[in-house]
Amino acid sequence: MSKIMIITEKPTAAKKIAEALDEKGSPKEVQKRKASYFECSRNNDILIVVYALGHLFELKQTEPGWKYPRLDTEWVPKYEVIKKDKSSKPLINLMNKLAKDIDQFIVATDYDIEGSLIGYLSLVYACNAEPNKATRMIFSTLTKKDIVESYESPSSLDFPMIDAGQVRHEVDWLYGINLTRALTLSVKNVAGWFKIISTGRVQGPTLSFVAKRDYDINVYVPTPFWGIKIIGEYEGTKLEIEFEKKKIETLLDADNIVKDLRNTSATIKAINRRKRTQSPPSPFNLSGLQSEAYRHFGFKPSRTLALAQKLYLDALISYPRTSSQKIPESIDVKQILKNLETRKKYSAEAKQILKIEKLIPKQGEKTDPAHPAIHPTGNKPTRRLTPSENKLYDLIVRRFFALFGEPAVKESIRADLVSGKHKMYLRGLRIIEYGWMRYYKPYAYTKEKEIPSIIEGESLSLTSIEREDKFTSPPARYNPSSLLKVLERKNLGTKSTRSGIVDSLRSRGYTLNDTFEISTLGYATLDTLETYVPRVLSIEFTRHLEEEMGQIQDGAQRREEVLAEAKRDLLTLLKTFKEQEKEIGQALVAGLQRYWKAKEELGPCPACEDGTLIIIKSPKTGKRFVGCTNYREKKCEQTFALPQKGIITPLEKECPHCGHIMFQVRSGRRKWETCVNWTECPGRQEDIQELEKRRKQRSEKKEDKK
DNA sequence: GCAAGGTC
Repeated sequence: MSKIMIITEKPTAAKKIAEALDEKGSPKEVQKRKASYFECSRNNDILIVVYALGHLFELKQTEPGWKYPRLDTEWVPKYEVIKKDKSSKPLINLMNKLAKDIDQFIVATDYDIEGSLIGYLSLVYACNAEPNKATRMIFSTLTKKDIVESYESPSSLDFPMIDAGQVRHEVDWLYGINLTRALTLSVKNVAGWFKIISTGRVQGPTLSFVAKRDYDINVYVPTPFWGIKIIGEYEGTKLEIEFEKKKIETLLDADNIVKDLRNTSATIKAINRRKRTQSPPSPFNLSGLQSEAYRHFGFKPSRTLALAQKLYLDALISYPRTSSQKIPESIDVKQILKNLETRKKYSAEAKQILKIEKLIPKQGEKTDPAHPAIHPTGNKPTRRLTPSENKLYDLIVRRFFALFGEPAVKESIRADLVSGKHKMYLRGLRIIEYGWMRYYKPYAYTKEKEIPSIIEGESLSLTSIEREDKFTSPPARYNPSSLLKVLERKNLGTKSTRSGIVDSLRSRGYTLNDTFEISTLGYATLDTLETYVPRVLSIEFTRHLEEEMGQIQDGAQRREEVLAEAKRDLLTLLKTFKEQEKEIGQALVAGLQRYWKAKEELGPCPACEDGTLIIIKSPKTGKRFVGCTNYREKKCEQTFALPQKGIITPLEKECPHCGHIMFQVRSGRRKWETCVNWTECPGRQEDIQELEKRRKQRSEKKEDKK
């Protein structure tokens, strides 16, 4: 009898592996203070299944000081670097203690670069085990079959993969930490202000994409063009008719067309009908879910990820950080549908789908080595979901339903009309078969457009002809969802990190509001990097790193060589940077000053024409209030009182009650939104009542518990 | 006080 330790990446994986390997299928979960592990028996062996929580170890500089350059690092427990982290210590301590009388170690983390590294570091630094004697379980799904097979035919640790992972961490650390410090300290040394100005392998290109778009919009010159708006009539029904050309280049041409068509009728020359089938959509992977949730609910991708994580922890949906669009056969879709059938909200659709003889879900193209596509588990919620959680859950359930639907069939009709030398079109669209759209209902919509039944040779009168004056428009600004898609397409960041990186542009102050308009600070940072470190702005940096990681995995390069080269390059960069620190600092300070100034403005003054509202600190009383920029010259007397505590950030919206500007107040852990007119606003009375009501409910609940 | 990558 021997004692075997299996190291996994996360608690849910540990549980599944323990259940699959335990002879009775019911492993014992042993609680140890703030951590736990699973114990099972198999073939007279005792299996101890422990879990990490992603990375438990981090890189730390070996030399002290918040300075640059810092080129040497070592692996240390996460809690040594991140003060707030409370979870890594109990897990590392538990592994350390349990490892003392283990005969055999098995790494069973996700089979990818980061997973292999997580396993290796836990093995070496938490368990003090000899990695050459440990083995590796390799599985692609957490099904009993895969787990048992991988347990029975173990491999050795994949050292080239682990090396590649280490290099990824080290290069990102070297560039990210050193350049961020260089930027930040240049400002500190020039102006004495401490404001983190960050960059990195992914942040750099992301900022540069947004800047490129901002630039394209700023230099865009709209050109005029003209359109023709035609309303026709057929047996008393008014019809919108499309002119053959959507864009007419000159005013003269447009006017001539209007003249030609006025008071005429058009003859129907041909009627074209085309049937088109539309297959069901693919199962959700994380980015698909994020993009759909943004479209329908306006949720930022980072919010969708956070909500999905909660649903996953409540066992309502499968693991959300997946890139797979496949529902493998091992998932019992019938059981999931049966469970959903018991829910009033979903029973009708589930019942209908369960009538289908062979339940085969639609599959998408993308795969993931570790997890299937996002799908509901069918479990009933054990608590009341928040409105946002409910929305996201509903979207996931209905998308799952849609996978079993028939293709939708649409028919488009185009009637070709002629009047004199001009051609026009009358278009209609109708849905013949709803198919999967029935199941995905609120989230699948096609505008149907009815047209009367007409036949070739008939004519209809053109009752109104109007010229439309238009301008071409610049490219659209990014939104959180479209920017995330760009990162995905360029293979920058990962499914778990992209949404956070998109948010970081805003939280660092590189962009204003959520419109991805670049701030003066963003421009100054970009300018500096372009001049001194263009490499960190290009996606080539990532491509090069990927290449070298590949070579390490193929055995064509050694980790130490790649690292030495990275350090050498970085050191020359940092040297020139330090020599120019003063100029760099001055440029960044200028951008920062203008950024802060820009931020202080809350919006137009409601009382006068040319003023803007700003936050003013009274020199006499020291109290802050909102006033008009014309207040100081006594041209405008508009003022609003402000709460005296907390950080105030203006919001891009108006109060629904009084129309005044809204802002957010953050005081300690609390934050709330209110309008600038809060002392007078009628809506605030309602808010106060609402707050009172909630407070009462809360205190009642507390009493109930007692 | 910093990166990017896992995870809760």
